[in-house]
Parts: sequence; structure tokens; C-alpha cells
Amino acid sequence: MVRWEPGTPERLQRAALELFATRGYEQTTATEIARSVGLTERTFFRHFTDKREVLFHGQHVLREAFLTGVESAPADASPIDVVACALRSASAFFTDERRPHSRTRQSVIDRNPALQERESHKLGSLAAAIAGSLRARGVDELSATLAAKTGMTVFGTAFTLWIGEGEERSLADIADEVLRKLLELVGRTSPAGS
Amino acid sequence: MVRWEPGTPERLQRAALELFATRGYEQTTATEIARSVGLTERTFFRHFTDKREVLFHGQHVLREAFLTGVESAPADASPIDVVACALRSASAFFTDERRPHSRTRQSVIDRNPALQERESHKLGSLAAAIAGSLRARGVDELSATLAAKTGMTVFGTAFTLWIGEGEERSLADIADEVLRKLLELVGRTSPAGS
DNA sequence: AGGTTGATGTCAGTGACAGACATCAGCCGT
DNA sequence: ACGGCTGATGTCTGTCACTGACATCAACCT
Repeated sequence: MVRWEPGTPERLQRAALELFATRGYEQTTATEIARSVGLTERTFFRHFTDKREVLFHGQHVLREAFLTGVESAPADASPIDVVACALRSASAFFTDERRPHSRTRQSVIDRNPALQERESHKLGSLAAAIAGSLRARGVDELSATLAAKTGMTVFGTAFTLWIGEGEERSLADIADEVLRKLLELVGRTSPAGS
Repeated sequence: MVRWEPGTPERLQRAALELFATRGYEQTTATEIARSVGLTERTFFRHFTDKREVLFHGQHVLREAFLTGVESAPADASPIDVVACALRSASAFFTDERRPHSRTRQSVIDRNPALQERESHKLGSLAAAIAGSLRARGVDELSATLAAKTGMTVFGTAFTLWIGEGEERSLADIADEVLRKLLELVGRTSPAGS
């Protein structure tokens, strides 16, 4: 007989999402989440540094997806093309079965500013990681930063569309289209003298 | 004789920045900030919803600067050109005398993740506001969102450069150059078929 | 059998915030 | 001149997020 049920963080995450979705984020205490799976508040905070973090854990998987995408790009690809590869790679992570879960999760986030802050910050960190990876490929600092941030703009926008009700295309397809739109939007512009 | 010194929020902000810069953000309690200007913790939280907010108050001015920049753009300007106008308008807010203050403020933020979250979120809100303003000009949702987010990418990147030590160019000039760089970065790319 | 380990529980404490209520200088109408 | 109103502040009290220190105890190792 095992002393503790395995997968404690996962059980906490499921319980938390459920409670957040029904009672609301602020109306749910960390103690309630923990107790709902037979644990104590202290244990909750041993697994998650933060009450918010219970909704954001697992981001490292996404990060790896982005980074392997960057590394899988051909050596002579332009920064933006590399980012396009990273987007495709990361999009694969969000399969169709994942959509309902992502939807409820996002609806919780959308209803709470504190969670939105965490989300923006995670996207920012992702951009920083990608920029680092681009730099490692020899891209200059400024280009790397801009390309990475632009990639996150596309990803964030595409994700919002993917979550939208009625939407059925894959995230990869949407991201592709959003990127194309961005290129068109920017491409048409004159070099803008001061 | 006046009952209370005027400019309470400003005094609190100055005191907070000073304390954050010397002792560090986490090591400074809201009570300490308040007491350092002869007030109580409760009063502090009447002026700022948050301990962090004491560093971010006044963002509405920046927002207005961006929005008037958007509105000042010629009617036939492309979304990106409109954003370029907004950037120029907002950059005017950051005069050269402001730089030292911005530097110490940013150094505090850079040392604390919680503050970085707030900052990312504020930039995101700014993007949303600009997108709304673009929509009001008749730009479609997707283009508005992308243009606005791209604008914030440029602004954030330019701001970081402006803050950098040794840097002497105006924020407007830097933003212009960063935008040019981004256009070049994106412009060269092929339409990227799937 | 006995020591070790690692996830958990218990307890106590700090600090961020919020509601309810009291205070009281200055202003305003009479 | 007097009394009530106002609005920024203080006081008091409570909740909850989070943390350090220490105890527990099944499984595992030797």
C-alpha cells in the first residue's frame, strides 16, 4: 500500500480549476483546494509557490516546445522564419481534446486581473527564453528580442482565437494565418521616416 | 492652516520608491512607507489598491498620450503608421529629466518578479486600449490587436534601451529606430506557406 | 532490526489587504 | 457667530496568502 496517492500536484490543479470555475478565484482559499483533495494548506504551498501558480504550472513543457521548435529551424532561416517554426512546434502541444480544458481555464483567468498579470508575465518570460535561443543562433540582441516578442504576440492572439467558441481550426493553422496577417500588416508600410 | 499636507499620493510614491530602492521591495512594508510620511497603513491602501500600485500609478497619463497620438494620425494612415504616431506622442512624455527617475524605478522592478508581472500587465492593458482606439477608426479586430501589440513590443524594447546606461538619444528617436528595425526584420520574410 | 528518506501534518508568525466606525479641521449656509 | 456637513484620515478587527521550524511515519535501504 502506498503512503500517499501519487500525482499530488495534478490532483491539486484539477481541484483548483474546478473550484475556481464554480466559486470564482478570489472566493476560493488555498485551504479549500487542499482540503478538497485531502491535504493541508501547507502542502499546497509546497507544490505551488503561489495560489495563482496552480493554474500556470506546466509551462515548462510549452517552453521546451518553443525552444525545440527554434532549434529545429534550418540554420539559414531568418529570425521570423525561426519564430514561425517555434510557433508550429508549440501549437502541436494544444491538441483538440485540450480545447475544453483550455477554455474553462481561460475563462477563469479572464475574470481575474491577478491571473491576467501572471499570464502576461509568463508570455514575457517565454519571449525572453526564445530571444535567448535566437541569440544562441547568432541573431543580434535587438532582432532576437523583437522577433521573439512578435512571436508571442502572434501566439497570444492565435490562442485567443483558438479558444473562441465555434472555432474549430487547429492552433497551428490559426497561428499561421495570424502570422501571415501580421506580415501583411507590417509589410505594406513604408519605412516611415521621422 | 491646512489640516493635511496636499499631494498625499505623490509623497507616498516618492517615499516608496526611495525605500524600495534602498531596502528592497519585499523588505519594505506598506506600514513603513506610510509611517515614513506620517500616515498610517490604512491610508496607504486608500490611495493605492495594491502595494505594487504605488510604483505604477499615473499610467493613465501615458495611456492618454498614446490615445491622443492615435487620434492625431491622418485618417488614411495604415494601422502601423497610426501606431508609429502613438509611439511618438507617448515618447514625448519621457523627457530627459525623467530618465534618472525612470532608471531607479526600473531597477526596482527588474529585481522583483511581482512587479514585473504588474508591468507586463500594464503594457498589455495599454495594447488593449490602443487596439480599441484603432477599432474606433474602422480597423478590423485582428489588425487592430496585432498593430497595438506590435506597438507595445516596440515601446517596451525602446524603453529598455532608453533606460540603459550611457544611452543619450531621446525615447522617440530610439522608438523610431526600433520600429524601423522591426519593419525590416518582418519585411524581408517570405509569406511563409504552411 | 534499525537508520534514513521524503512527503506530509502541525503550529505559530508576518504582512497584505478590507470593512466598519470614529475623528475632526475647514467650509457653507443661516 | 453658530451648527451641520464633508472628506481625508485614524483605529480596530478580521481574513487569507504565504513561510519557517519541527514532528511524523510508511517505505526503503543496509
